[in-house]
Amino acid sequence: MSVVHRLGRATAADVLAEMTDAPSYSAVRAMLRILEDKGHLKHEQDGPRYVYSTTMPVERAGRSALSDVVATFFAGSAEEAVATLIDMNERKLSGEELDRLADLINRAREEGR
Amino acid sequence: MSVVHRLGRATAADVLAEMTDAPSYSAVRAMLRILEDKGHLKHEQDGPRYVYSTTMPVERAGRSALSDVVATFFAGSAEEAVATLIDMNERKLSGEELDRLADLINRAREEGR
DNA sequence: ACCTTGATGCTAAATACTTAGCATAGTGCT
DNA sequence: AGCACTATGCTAAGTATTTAGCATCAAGGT
Repeated sequence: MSVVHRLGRATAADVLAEMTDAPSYSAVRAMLRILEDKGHLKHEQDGPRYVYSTTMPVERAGRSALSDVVATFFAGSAEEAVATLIDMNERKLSGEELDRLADLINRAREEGR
Repeated sequence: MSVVHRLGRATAADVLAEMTDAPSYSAVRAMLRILEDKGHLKHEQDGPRYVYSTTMPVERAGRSALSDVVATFFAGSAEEAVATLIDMNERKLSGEELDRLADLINRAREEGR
């Protein structure tokens, strides 16, 4: 699921290639079929191959995943999670990105009044 | 794993009680044993019962989980993930929390120079 | 048209997870 | 000490996932 979300669209071979601790090609194909049976994936045909994509849009799945992570690892505190994300990425976040985030926080503060 | 991380310490019964779509009590006990075999959990005895806890500290696991979510659902952009977290929690984040986050961002900006 | 390549469909078997349920043992109450 | 309660140890069976491998078919190059 992660791989398909990450790539957006993926064949069995793509999924296999993207996995660390990859199982066999057979296992990947079987798993994709199973995930489709369960309604988490769908596929379309592209020439001879199946191209899988997720049933749930990545935005929705991302929110759901964040919500789970906050609940599981940050005792429900979104603040803690944001603080950790910023801390983890101090080196990577550009000045512009930080500006935009500062704006976002200001706007949230306005809303809260 | 999620339940044990969330609770910090948990018995088989605790885990069962916390699960939505809970499997049987037997399955939970078996799973805890398996996760311990695989090194993800450890247990100590408390009177007649086992109390499980995770092998990896919750802070480390949380960072790792955030990093996965950012890679999987936000195309590697921590900024997007932070923006989504703030958006999802606009109602819940207090003025104080937002102040602290603004500080954090300012400090990250200083560092970046 | 023919061959090669790479994909799916299928099947059968190995491995892993889930389940139920009973024997046993520790705790706490009386 | 005896009893009820709850938890683990264990085992056997059911279900699900993983695996290998072969037949078949589409695509692309010659």
